[in-house]
Amino acid sequence: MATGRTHRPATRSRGIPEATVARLPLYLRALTALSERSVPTVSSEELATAAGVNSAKLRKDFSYLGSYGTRGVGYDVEYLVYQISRELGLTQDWPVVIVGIGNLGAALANYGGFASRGFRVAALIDADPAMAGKPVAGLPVRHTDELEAIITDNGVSIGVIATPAGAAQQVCDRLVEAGVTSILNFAPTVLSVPEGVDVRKVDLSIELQILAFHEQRKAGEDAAQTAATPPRVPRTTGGGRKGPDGDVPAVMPA
Amino acid sequence: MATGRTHRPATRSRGIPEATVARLPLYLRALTALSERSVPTVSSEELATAAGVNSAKLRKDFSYLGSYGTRGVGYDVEYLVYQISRELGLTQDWPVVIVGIGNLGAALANYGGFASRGFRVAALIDADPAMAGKPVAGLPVRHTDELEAIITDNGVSIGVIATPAGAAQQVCDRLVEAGVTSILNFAPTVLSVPEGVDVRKVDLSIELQILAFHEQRKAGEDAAQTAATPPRVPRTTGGGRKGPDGDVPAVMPA
DNA sequence: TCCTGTGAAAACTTTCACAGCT
DNA sequence: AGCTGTGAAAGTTTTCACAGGA
Repeated sequence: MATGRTHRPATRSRGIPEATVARLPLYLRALTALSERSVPTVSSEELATAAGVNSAKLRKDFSYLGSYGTRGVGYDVEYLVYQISRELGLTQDWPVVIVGIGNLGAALANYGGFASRGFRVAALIDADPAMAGKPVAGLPVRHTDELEAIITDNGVSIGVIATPAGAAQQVCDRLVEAGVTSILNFAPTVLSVPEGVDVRKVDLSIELQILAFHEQRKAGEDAAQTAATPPRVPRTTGGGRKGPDGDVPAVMPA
Repeated sequence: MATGRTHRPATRSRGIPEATVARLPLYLRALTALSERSVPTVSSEELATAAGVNSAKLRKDFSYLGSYGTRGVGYDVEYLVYQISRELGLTQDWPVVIVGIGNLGAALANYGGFASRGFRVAALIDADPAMAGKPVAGLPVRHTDELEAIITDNGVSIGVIATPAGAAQQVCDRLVEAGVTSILNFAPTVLSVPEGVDVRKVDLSIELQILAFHEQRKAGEDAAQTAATPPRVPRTTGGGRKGPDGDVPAVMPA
């Protein structure tokens, strides 16, 4: 899932598996909570439970980072927090811009989880001139015209796209052109980007569809109309998937 | 990533791999776009490009559903749309409730991608009495007190949690108790649920952290201070990860 | 005694490459 | 001639199970 057009041949930097990288933020969150409760050490079993994984996986994950635990005891919470933060690159400051300040963009701007993890919202950008200057989450919304200047002036390398689907590729192109090399895309579109640019995608409706798939199974556990034989239904059931889709995400720039 | 506490031993229903299920919505989106342009057939190569995967993977994925293509020609767009929709359970109507109507909840309520895919927002629920009755996305917000009644009356089996982290588990418990068996969780917390309930998690800051990891690598490609030797840094670098986290997502119920 | 770190096995996923249908 | 469907190979991720340090 998600690392842009560019296939990343075998970059798996310093050998940390992608699956492990994807779990580090989970561990970090659990550790931060322990740290706040001043818990000094934690076992792989406890931490795994708090993070929602199993302990063997957690230990294997940590083994890619180094030997940071103590046998018979567990892991030093503060030390691990530091190591994981460093590994993820969160010990430095990452200025980000959010483009598309609808409901979703505003939600992101207000999201407390960013600031506390090394991300700083450098600017909020929207195409609607009526939005310009309005404060959202304490920052004045800036107009799209200023996009390039904002990127350059702030040394932004990470951009968040929360525009409608139709605008996403164009915004993406401008971000990349201006120097952004990582993009988090909330618009329901496949973005194409040049080699070297990472894209991750969050799609609100995809997750629901996956749930629906499993939910359907639960329901049809007994009197299943979805029997073994693939129905091979009417070839002309067009009935579906038309209508006013447009696929606009939760943005209301007007 | 993410299917709740319950480990799903080998449920992999009718043998469709989880990785494939996760991509079906992607294909569906690309196919819907083609359908709207009245494109009658599409090759695995074309569709793969539109969906952002490679064609071998796509063909393999489709082979789990059945033989729905025609050699030498490709896939019938309408027919495939129907088959995938049916497989995902989108040919039926799924009433969902959204709990926590802050920015994020409102963004979700306004999200067009739901309605067009068989999901119907049955109700918006918030704990703030001041919100009650206010219309959001054309629906009046209802108070948490009514949660159980709403679930029961509408036969809701899918719930979306967009509350602050602190309220999430409690809301989750009430949803499950009332009969919800699938939960999409936007709160940055690990939810614990009984066997048989599916949880999927979307975490806004985790995706950014993964991007930061890769971004860091790009930067340190040459003059890397992150050399081969694991620094084994000062044991007491506590410096990090404290502060006012709270981990509240983008919700402003007040 | 307890709990980490890790080889080795098992499970899953992706990719290759080509037989076979239209 | 073109494109699907799929075995088999390659790669990745998870899980097991236990040696070995504190």
